[in-house]
Amino acid sequence: MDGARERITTNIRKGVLEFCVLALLARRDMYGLELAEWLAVRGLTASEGSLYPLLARMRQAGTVETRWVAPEQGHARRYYTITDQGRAHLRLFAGVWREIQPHVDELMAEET
Amino acid sequence: MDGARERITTNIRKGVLEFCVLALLARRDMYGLELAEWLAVRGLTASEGSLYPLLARMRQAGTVETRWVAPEQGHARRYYTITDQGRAHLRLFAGVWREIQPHVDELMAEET
DNA sequence: TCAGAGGTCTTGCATAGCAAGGTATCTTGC
DNA sequence: GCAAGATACCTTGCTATGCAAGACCTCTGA
Repeated sequence: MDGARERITTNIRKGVLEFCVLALLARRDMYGLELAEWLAVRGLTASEGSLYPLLARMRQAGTVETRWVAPEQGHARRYYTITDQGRAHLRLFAGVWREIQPHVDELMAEET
Repeated sequence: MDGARERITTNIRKGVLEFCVLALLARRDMYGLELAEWLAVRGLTASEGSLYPLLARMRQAGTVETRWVAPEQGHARRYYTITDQGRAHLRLFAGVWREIQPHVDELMAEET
């Protein structure tokens, strides 16, 4: 009974996290911790422990590319850019989401 | 590149399947294959291979109860009933969904 | 010099969907 | 009667992936 809410949240995130990252990168390039903060604020991820392995998988899959940027002050950052393949993947994702989400919403509508 | 759509679908389902089953049982009692068909038609599950283990887990967790029903004609069926605990779990689920879903929809809205 | 913040990444674990296959019973057609 | 197929239940083994915890490195400021 303890961590029921956490378990639920974790499982929902499992389905949407990669999509959210791609959608964010479609807006503009971002670096790791920047993504992590944006997502954490909205309850879409819990820690960097999920994000960095995901980003590594995406790089390997070719949906994102990266470059190192050393600012005048502060730490060097690895910036992520979405690729054409990433955009195609995002469209695929959006299609599936549009198929499933209405059914879930309909079932949930009966909940107070 | 091949099964990308399947992978996406699978991961989304992972988050919502249990919730959908609970919501269906909140409407009325159903038996295994009946649930499986309802869900498969709407793309919410792929086969009984996900449903039966899930139902067993739910029974063990106390969110559903079951009884055997032998109809005049045809096969004996195990009917599932949602419990008070299951209803509480469903409300929890609906709460998390309402937190996360708008953020995903917002990100997806920018997709054509 | 040393603490802390800002960065990146790894290890090990637990969860859960799925394909494939297994079993048993009921009905239908010959 | 008996074989075939539909109906119904469930299990095994694989794989993917979020997460907690922790490691490491650099920069800044007291």
